[in-house]
Amino acid sequence: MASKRKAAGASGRPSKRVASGVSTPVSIDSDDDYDSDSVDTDEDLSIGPNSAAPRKFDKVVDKYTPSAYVKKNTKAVHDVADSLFRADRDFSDLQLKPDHRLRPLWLDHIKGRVVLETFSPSFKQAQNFLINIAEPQSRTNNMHEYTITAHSLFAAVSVGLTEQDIVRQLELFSKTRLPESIIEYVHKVTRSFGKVRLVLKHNRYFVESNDASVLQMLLRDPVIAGCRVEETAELLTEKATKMGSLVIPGTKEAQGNKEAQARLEQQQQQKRQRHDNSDSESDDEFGGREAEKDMTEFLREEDDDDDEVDQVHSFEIDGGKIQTVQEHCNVQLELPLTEEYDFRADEQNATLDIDLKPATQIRYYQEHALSKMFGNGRARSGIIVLPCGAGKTLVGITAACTEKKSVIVLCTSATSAGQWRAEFIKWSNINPDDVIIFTSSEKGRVPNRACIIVCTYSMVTQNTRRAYDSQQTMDQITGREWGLMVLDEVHVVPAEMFRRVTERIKTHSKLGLTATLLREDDKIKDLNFLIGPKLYEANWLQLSEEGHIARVQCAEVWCPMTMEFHTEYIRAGTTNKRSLLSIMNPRKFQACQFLIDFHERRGDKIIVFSDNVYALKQYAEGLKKPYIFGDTGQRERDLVLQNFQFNDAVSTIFLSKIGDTSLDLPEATCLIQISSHYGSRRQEAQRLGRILRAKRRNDEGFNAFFYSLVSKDTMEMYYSSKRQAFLVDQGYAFKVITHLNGIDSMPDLRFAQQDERMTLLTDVLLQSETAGDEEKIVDDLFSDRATFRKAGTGGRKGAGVKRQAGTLASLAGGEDMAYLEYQRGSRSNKELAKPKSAFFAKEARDRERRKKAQRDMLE
DNA sequence: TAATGCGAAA
DNA sequence: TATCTTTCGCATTA
Repeated sequence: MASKRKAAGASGRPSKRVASGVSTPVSIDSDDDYDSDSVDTDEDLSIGPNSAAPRKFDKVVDKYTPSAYVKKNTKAVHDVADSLFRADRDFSDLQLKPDHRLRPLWLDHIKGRVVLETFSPSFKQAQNFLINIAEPQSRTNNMHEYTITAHSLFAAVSVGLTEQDIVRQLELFSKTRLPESIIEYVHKVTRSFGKVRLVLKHNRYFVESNDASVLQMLLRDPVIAGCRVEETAELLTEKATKMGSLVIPGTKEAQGNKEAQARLEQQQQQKRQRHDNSDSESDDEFGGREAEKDMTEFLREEDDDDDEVDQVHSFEIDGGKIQTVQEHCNVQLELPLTEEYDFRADEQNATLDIDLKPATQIRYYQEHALSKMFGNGRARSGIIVLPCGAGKTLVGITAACTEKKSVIVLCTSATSAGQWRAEFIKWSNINPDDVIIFTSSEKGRVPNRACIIVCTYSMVTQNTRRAYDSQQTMDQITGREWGLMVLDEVHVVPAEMFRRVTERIKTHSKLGLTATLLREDDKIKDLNFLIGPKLYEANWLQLSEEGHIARVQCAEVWCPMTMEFHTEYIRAGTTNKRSLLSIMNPRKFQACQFLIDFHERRGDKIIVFSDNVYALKQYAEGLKKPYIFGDTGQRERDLVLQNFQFNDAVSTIFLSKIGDTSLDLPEATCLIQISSHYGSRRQEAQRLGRILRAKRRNDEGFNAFFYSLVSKDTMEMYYSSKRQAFLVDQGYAFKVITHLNGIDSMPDLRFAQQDERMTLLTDVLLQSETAGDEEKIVDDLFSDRATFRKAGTGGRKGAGVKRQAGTLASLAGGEDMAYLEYQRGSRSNKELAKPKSAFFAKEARDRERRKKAQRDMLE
């Protein structure tokens, strides 16, 4: 009975997206009528790699784990093509269900791979389900590919899906009968989850379980044993802290702690109010409260099942080695440690006086995300993914208001730290004195009472010697227990340095927030053990259809290379030179000019991004627009941004990658990208995020625009497609524009004449030459001064040197290639002949000129 | 308090 | 198929 209800609740929740969004309702017959004998499973469905797979931990998790096996043996055993073909053959061997056309999934039992047809009538439902239980691998136009892994199932279970839910829905969507091997795998994996917990108690970490045998087994593993704090050979055994006595929403069961109960009821009351407020217009069937109740019941039953004995067993592990233990459990043993914080029962740590302001309403998806975190009345660690502008900060703040314990917030920049503090004060009734910023420029003192600390990752992870006062503060931070750690931009955490936060700061729960759970290395999966499973991921397209973020038209503009540029591109030896040539392609410049003109007429606010600083300056100065890059002083930055925001005459600004993260940008409605960082999907998404906040987003027919300018027949084409992958996954469609109508008749079109283009080309060629020689020139010129940073590590002076290079180009006259070649050889001597003071004078003049030009534009 | 050096990230 | 430059924050120095 109960199980039926919980199944319905749990499986129903994801489909709310469908109900309120974009779907075409489709009905598929229930799978029950499939005869389990209709396919001969014995031979076809046996798991190939499994027999050879190393069995380290058979009793806890029987290794199906094709992924683990393949990972270890890929080089030796498989080649990709081979395995693809094998997979294909396997599909064809399986017998299709009669109505397979209605069902969108192909299941590959060899690798736990799932292929989803996007054109299927039940695509949406299937996708919403798959996102919960599997990791997206690739999502192209017609096919999406997912992998079912131990992590992904862990996340699914964490979020409240049961084994039955998973199997039932897989069967429902599958074109073929569900392979036994997959059923078996889901069974084994889900059954072992939640048995072992990582618990922080009185500043010490324990691995805890109700089942002593599981712990004994863990301790037989040398890695785990090595991380143990040896006090006794025995396990510690104590009375279970009454799990049942945790106050559970909607029950009268709370015993023992009246204060906790009172707190709880108050909390529930607020939750309900918020819930009613935010969800009142939509039907409530799948709402957070229902879901929460279901999950709570589900978890309680689980506990009841397991808790025959009311004893828990544990062993202590070295606090510095929790990462090792977690990683090992996750990756090698595939037995992720559960991290849940029973904050209501925690009387050790002081309560923080914080609540959302009464008028504050959170949006339904924020509620959803949080209900996954607090679903069972405890705080489970994990990651919430929301697009930029969708209110990540408020999610973090609401989490803090729910737990009401000391909070530590980590962010990437000092600016963002300030914003977090401001938001806390804006949305909650927290005493501003209790929100302390800890960055290098602002070192608040940590009080002994419960409080909120906002700091930067680098402040906490710093390894070199610290200033005296920051050491003081750090000691206070590491010396105490925190209730909640909020990790903003959590995708940075796997970085070598930043991942240390998880072992340095002792916290009972962790909430990771990000818009783009992406890295170009393969470390993103480390977040599974560093933080926890992905609890919730919003669908960008759905949020924009609902008006929470702006609708965006994306386009890739293909700009043919001019003949001369292409010739040089082919000739160029270094990738550096090549990329500069593609960026500076005159046709691209023209496209940029045209688009800016077009959108300025429409009244758009335009941001142009260029990763390459030389190109940034050339474009911006050529088009007489203000620009900001790393060297730009704070004053000038503010001036430009202010004007962009309030001055109608300034509709376009140019930004280097400074605009990706570290600038608090006013809203824009159009975005043009002329150069970017290789195939970084994160950067692409982050940039797109810059136009999602647009206030006009709810205007009838409003669209924001996102253009990527790409030079044809260059590497840019390749990178561009890579970069778009994430957004395509989110459902964005990139239009390809090969010709901009009216561009040829545009007045004042730059580089329309051959000689202009040649001048540009010589400039570019010289620039790309000097960029590489920079170090040499600098050393030659100023070997007695240590003021210049070495080239290659970049630096604030570096750009100054490049500006010098630009001057050289004009010296060269630029019309004659042969002259250029000659010039290159003799340049250093020529420069050396110049007195240094002249160089600096020139530098200063140059800077003045630039500043003045900017100011003029901003008038 | 502004400039500089350094290490790290993407 | 790996790439490399730009940027940041923190600490120190004058």
